Amino acid sequence: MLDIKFIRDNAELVQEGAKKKHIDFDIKKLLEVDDKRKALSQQLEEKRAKQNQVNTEVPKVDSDKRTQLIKEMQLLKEEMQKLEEQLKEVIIEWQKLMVAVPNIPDMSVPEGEDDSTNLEIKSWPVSASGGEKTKFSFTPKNHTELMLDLDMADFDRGTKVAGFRGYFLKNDGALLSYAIWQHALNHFLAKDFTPMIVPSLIRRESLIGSGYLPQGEEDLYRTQDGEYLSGTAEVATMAYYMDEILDKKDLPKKFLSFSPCFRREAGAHGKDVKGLIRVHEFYKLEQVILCEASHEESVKQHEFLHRNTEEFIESLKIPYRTVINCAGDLGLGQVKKYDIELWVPLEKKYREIGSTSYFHDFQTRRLGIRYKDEDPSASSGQGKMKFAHSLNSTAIPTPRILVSLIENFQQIDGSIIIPEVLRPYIGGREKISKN
RNA sequence: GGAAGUGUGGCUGAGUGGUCGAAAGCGCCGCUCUCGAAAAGCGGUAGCUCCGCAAGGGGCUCGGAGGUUCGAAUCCUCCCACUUCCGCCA
Repeated sequence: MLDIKFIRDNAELVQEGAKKKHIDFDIKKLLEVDDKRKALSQQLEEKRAKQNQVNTEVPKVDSDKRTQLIKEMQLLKEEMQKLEEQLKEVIIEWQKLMVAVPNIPDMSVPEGEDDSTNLEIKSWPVSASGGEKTKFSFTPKNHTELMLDLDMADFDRGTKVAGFRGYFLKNDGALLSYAIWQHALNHFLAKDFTPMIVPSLIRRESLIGSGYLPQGEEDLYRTQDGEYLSGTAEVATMAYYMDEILDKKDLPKKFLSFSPCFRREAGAHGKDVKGLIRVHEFYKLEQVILCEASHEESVKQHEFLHRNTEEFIESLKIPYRTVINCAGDLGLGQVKKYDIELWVPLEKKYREIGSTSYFHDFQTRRLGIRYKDEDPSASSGQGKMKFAHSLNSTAIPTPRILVSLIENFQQIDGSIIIPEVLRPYIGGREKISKN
């Protein structure tokens, strides 16, 4: 959510931002509704002032006078009730529009409609012709085939038990996942993150707060009690401080949150139906930061978060590239987003495994996460309340990361070389093979 | 699932129809005292919002949403969360 005052003062900018994101939003409509809202509430406030004034007199005057005043107030009350009804309707419309106002993309975000125009800014490892990719002297297999051959996963029984897109990880498939989590914990916690295991079964409010609802209803599973299954630990982690006032000296707060994640993948029915790329249920370590309300700080933390993820992938030695997402590929609240994409040898292209975005105060305004800022110009020591800034970044999604790992490190005999950094967590073994 | 209770400012906690945006304490900020600190004393200290250049003034907020009333933190209804007891399950 943006500040209505900011929207009023920068209507054109907000409208252009929506256009750049290819989001259909009519700012004029919002301003009209806001004019109505302001006019009605002013009228109402005048009447309330009158009422309050009389209210203090009532107990002080004699009974004749009191009867007369009460009669007057009865009339005033009727007028107020009419105004209140009108105002209520306007506010409902106003709120509906307000939560739909997209945040403004950063200047550095390229134009474009969808992920096809995302802009590559880096590829790794570096070679003369750009990013170096994995080379094979044989025809590589896909991860599904490799995992089945090595008894690392079971998709048939996955769908039998769990339905479409269901899967089991077993043997080295399971162990490799644990190893990745362990390595990831060590990697990220070295940078002063607070480790968290957060709820996936969460209330609607939390999802509205992070900006996933109301517009993303069809992507989420909902229980018969009205809770939702979260698609990312970001939501619970962000909502952790909902309606709280933080101490400025504790900022930035950095969290590494783990949770199961659930996605309906509505509208993705034909896509990636085999294997572990697109599943309904997975696990993810997520980085979340709450920081001071300054653009510079957001940018700094954004680079920091993304670089963390890059370093993690580099430690696994999987070829990747980083892209800046174009405006059309940004979510409602995102100001700027980097995707990290890993090399998929069979498809001969990079595929996204995670992203890092910042939001300014879009999320924290909805969630009510504030801190008291010191005002250097005031000697009184009184600070202003500010909404914190928020950022988040995929640290590591499992099992999706297994796909790249297995396909890139497969050998001609169907075995898989285990990245060195993972070996301590998987019995010191160098490879996964049939025997 | 059943029963009872609780939800008030940064925190603890008083307040059961008008004088309550709210006692008191803690914390925090400023000042006095001190070489300095502690202690003590004095003063200040909620947020949001509207009008205004400002000074200042108005409105809203006591878990949330409704209702009763001229008037609600206080009474009523529903919801949410927490606590305790019972039951059930791990």
